Amino acid sequence: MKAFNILATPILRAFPQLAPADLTFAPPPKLDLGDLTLRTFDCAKKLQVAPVHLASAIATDVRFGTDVRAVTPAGPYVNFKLNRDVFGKAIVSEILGTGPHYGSDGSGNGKRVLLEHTSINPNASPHVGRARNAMIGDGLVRMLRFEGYSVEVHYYVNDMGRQIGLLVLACPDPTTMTFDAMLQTYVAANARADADPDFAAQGYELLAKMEAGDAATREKFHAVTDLCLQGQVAVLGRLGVEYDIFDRESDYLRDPRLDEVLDVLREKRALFTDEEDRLVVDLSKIGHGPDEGRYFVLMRANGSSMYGYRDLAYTIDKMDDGADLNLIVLGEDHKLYAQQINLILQAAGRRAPEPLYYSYILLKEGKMSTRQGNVVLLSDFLDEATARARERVEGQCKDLPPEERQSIAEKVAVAAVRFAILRVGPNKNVIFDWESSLSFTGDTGPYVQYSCARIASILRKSGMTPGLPQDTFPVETDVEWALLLKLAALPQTVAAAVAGRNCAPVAQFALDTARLFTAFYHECPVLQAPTEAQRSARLQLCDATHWALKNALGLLGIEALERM
RNA sequence: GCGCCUGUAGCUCAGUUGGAUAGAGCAACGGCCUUCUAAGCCGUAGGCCGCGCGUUCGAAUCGCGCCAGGCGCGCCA
Repeated sequence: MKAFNILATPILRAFPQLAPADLTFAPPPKLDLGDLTLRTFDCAKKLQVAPVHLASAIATDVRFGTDVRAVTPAGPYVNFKLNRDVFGKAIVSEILGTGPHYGSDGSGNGKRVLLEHTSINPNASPHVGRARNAMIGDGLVRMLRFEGYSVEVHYYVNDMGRQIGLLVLACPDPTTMTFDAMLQTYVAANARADADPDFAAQGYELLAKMEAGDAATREKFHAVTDLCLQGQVAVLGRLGVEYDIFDRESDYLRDPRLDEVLDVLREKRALFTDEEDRLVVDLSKIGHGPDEGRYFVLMRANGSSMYGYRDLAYTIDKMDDGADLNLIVLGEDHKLYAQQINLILQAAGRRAPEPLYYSYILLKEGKMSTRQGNVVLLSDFLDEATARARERVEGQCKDLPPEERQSIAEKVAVAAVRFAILRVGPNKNVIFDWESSLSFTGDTGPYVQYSCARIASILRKSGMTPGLPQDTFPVETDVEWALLLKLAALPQTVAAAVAGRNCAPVAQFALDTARLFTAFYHECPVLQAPTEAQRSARLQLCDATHWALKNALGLLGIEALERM
């Protein structure tokens, strides 16, 4: 935030060894200590002096301009009393000047990213647990694009394998199937395979025929998996999740680049055919320590390939794309698997994508399992959430046409799910609970949207023409100042979120900002402000808050609403 | 058994990467709509930061050891 250069510049002049990034300004714990705090720990480490000494040195030796009213050392901290009007105007000017880009540091300019996420089996309607992958991946895509990266989103279509074989077997005529009926078919097929070995064996046969390239079988596989994929993408689309490229697993059955990797494994005596005629990698020969997960099976005895075999070819293909960043979002159950893939590729001098893991969404009864049919479907959840939101919208937006009310309700529902998921750290288990997931009050996406709607309402009624602050910018109250400081923190929040590959800080920012705005809203009249200068400054502050919230919500895939 | 992740208010989660008196929401209790949207606000109450030992000026945060939960560990993907 350039506004703080008024403080940073004289400090950097006095201590030339320091870089701008070393100076971390933060709100003080209480505003009566000062308007802004500098924490000297990082600087002190770099200068090899005690933080307490550095703090007092800054306070006594550095000469700041007249807009810095007081500089008080407090142990390792330096507290500044500022001309809030000047700093406030600088903060708001920067936000309104950058508008839709406010918060971005452009660090991704000119860089390419290949990101794979979701990639669920094309077998049935997705449940909310699977959707966590899509929401995390999509949030990351939005953050990276916001920072200037050119991102290509890939979806790996697992159109092969045992589960799909069984599903195809259970769908005699795919053209008469509906996507909604697929879940029951899938559950039934799995149950039958567990009980009936002949049926399971037929599944493997079908799979072998598919892999051998039998045209009719291939067509049938594609008919079933296309139907599923379209249904899944439609449901995920309701969340606002989109993909650039769909890669079919069945296109990666043969690849000379994989053969080269296998040659290297053979040279290292890490590849062998076991006593039951399977093709297996012994990872202990290429650096895998523990006994667990030592063996990695590539081929079944009948010569059909395992998932890992095809995925190796796919991973090689993705990495050869040469993107600056190659990311993949995976469930925590894939941790060992991803390490194994990484080891194999490393042994051949290749690299694997950077994995981002997330933990499962659990039901009170335990893990969700599509196979067993104990799931909360994403579409059911969105339907229910939309219905609840519509009740509120019907009551509050009577003047709007029905289509618009429906559209608002859908956006509130999306905000509720996406916010609830993205606000918690990815490696935490989440216990799904209908009641709390459908709540629109408190720390929720709809609460943030509501603050946006209130701002939009004020701006509508003001008749203000958007523009930068021209003359005086009075900041009269502590709430206004606290809100300004929070708004100023968006760029560093986004940068930290991107570096940590985690949307949660952005969600927290949106919540903090919405709460601070609401405090301001209750305490400070805008349209009826005491003076014209205050009315103008507060309107600009509303506008700036609006941009910060819109941008933060946008990174989470949530739309800020004008009315709700 | 081994490996990775998690443990913070009754419940769900934050906690600026080791820094000032650990913060929100839900649930509970008491207030606030003639006033820019009450999906809101104010107040009260609620804490052995899983347990123990260490590292240091200083630990919810780092290390070791336990305890509890999640995930994984050869022909699923």
